[in-house]
Amino acid sequence: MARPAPQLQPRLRFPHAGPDAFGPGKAELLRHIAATGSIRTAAAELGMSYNRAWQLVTAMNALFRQPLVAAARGGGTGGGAALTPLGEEVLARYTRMADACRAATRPDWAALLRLLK
Amino acid sequence: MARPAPQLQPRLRFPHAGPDAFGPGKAELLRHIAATGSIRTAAAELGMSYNRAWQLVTAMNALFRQPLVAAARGGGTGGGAALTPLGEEVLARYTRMADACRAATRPDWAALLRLLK
DNA sequence: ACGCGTTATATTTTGTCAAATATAACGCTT
DNA sequence: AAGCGTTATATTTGACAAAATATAACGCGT
Repeated sequence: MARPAPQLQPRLRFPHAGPDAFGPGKAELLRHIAATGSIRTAAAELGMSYNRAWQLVTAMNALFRQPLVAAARGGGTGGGAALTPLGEEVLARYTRMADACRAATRPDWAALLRLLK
Repeated sequence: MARPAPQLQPRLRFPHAGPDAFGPGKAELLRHIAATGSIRTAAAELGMSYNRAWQLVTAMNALFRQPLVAAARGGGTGGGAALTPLGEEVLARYTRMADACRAATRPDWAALLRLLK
């Protein structure tokens, strides 16, 4: 997995659900699934095991009212996966939130970076 | 530990340093140290062990150019701890960043909440 | 000198989580 | 019906993190 740039990475925390309900890792996975049409290929691109990716997908699907990822097995291509409309919406909103958050905190963030060892 | 309110909790991630360089937990610890003048008392109020609190303080102190917490042992009161000027600054900036981030992401955040199971 | 409450640190134990491994199920193509 | 690449799931193993426990060090009071 490539080193993330040193930037603010907001993580969504919900009252129930674990402390890592949704964050940059899951968002990135969604992006790669949308781009590749395959959980396995997306996982490979991110340098993570298929098992782990599938666990993340399952966790996300269980967290919302409807699944974010629709997967099919078998068929000519062996199967595949794609984002549901809800999945697209969640990803879009999270991406916009992350951008807005970074923009709103830029000055303090830059100041903090200078205080680091 | 008390259940956190369902709100966005930005966490600062730096290139080196672990994935949890600084976040809501450490900020809250700083606040309680500043308020009580004692690592031990602060830890007790947060329902965490002194050991864990001390680990967090050490990690924070090592992350920045100068310590965020200055602690003294012995003396009439047994000892104590307080925030350094740098500690006050870091806490103030983080608090402001968290507020700004929440304000900037409010609409999408509210929309996402409605999509939860 | 002793006690007190705190900070500081090491050691052991426990629990949890990630990784690895293995196998099954699926449905289209040939 | 056999093969393929994918999704789906269980099981085991190992690594790491958290917790618990224990002890030391400190410096000012009494």
